[in-house]
Amino acid sequence: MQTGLLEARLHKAANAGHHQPSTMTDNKKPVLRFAPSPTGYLHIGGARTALFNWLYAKHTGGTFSLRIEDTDRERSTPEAVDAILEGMEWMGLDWDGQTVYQFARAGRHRAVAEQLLSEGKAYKCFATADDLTAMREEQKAAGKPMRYDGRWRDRDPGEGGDKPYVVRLKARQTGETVVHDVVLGDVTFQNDQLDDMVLLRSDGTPTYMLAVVVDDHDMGVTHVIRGADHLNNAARQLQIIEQMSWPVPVYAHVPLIHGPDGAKLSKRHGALAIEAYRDMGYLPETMRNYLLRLGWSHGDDETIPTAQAIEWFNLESIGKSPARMDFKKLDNLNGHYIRESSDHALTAEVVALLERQAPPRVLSAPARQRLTAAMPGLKERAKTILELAAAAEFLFSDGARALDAAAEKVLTPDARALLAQVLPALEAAAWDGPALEAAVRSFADGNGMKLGQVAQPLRAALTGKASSPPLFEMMAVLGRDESLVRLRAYAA
RNA sequence: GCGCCCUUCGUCUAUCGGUUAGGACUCAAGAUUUUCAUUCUUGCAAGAGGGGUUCGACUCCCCUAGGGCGCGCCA
Repeated sequence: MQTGLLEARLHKAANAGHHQPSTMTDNKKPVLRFAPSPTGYLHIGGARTALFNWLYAKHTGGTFSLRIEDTDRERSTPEAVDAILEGMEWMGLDWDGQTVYQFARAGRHRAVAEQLLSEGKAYKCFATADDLTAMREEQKAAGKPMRYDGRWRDRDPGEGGDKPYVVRLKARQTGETVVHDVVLGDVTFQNDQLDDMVLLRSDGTPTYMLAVVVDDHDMGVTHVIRGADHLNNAARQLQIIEQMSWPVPVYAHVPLIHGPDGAKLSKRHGALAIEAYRDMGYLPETMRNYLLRLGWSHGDDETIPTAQAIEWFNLESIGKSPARMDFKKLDNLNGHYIRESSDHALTAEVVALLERQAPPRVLSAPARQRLTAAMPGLKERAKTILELAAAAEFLFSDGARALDAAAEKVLTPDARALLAQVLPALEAAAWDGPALEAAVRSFADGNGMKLGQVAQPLRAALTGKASSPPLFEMMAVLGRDESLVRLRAYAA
């Protein structure tokens, strides 16, 4: 069942002749991680990457940990860390062990860099930022590839004196580096295109490139599932791994998610942060299912609850091409999961959503009771929790309703007169759905009218809208007194 | 500019050389219905273009085009 590991074994065998370090041993449980940098919020792409890692860990019985890549001290913020943590929790993606903060491990990263330096596998580069900018501009102007030219690679570090320096990896300049990717297949990079990357900055802090490799190794990470934007980095990271003679993890680079227009997912689509989806009223279960299917498939199956996803998930079925967001499909799926949810769970969702709004809105106990009681009818009609809350508005307060445009159209003078005529029948009826319906039906029959002709005015007066959950159920939910107050308000 | 990746209905995808190219969403029509919705039925709609390989290509190879990613003392 652990086909991902089988892949790794195959790659290892196919690679026996190369100078590729050994792959992770395959008799261990897989170790997965999600490693976001806290420079922004958890966006939809990151959420999907986290989901895939989580699912694979659950599927294989492996472990899944969260590592915050906060080595960029300038841009990392505690707010972003919180947003990521909250996003993960909301998505229902729990992780094993303590959250790892990468910056706390800087000493270890530095030690690895020092080791590389002492073994002659890395060197000091005294070029200044200005030197490098000038270099790149020249390269660009000359139409040459923009890469560090290795100007300090073979120089005597003594020439730098006591000037600040960075430590760069002495990368192999000939041959090729092959990334064996479970999703994309073997991707070959010519080494002369990979420059000597910076390992340690001039202030002595480690770069991301060094830190990931060291942390993944120290954490025993066996499978690296991440966005395809890291594919190029994999080749560079492989070079560090190789110099350290560490085992190579199985790589799975997942294609990125694009916006509905095919371009990069941007804030303009209003849908970058995962919490935006929460606030738009999408359920976590919906997001897990939607994000899973966006780039991963299992035959013709579309509706895949998380438990099923855990059973089925594999790396091989991840698609190779970038996918676009489709909000219509998201809505459809959300409608499905709303209908599947219990009345109490949905009530809690609505309550939470309203309380998160600005200004927060707190529902009274009676309002909540009505909401739960009306939920069977309400949930059939909503695509999002936001819609559900709006449709339930008429339950939240007492008294005559203000009419919306459509309801106003329904309540013509004739309709109002009709209302006055039905009232006695209603007042005489037992106050439950079936009895009320029977009363109105016989009234309609007796007057040669269709049920709908009588029901619409009643609905408009009762809810203030021209459409609502089943009328008689709503009358039962509101109760006799409250219902009659609303109906009398428009009876003429 | 250089490197790498991607390309089946509008969108997400199935297909692992031989299918009337299937499913889902959207959209349209119909049925059910007290409104709206749900549900059900039916329909519209695809292999980027050009070369090969092969008895036979959506499927394998090459080229072109389009899109994306990367090229920091960011991650």
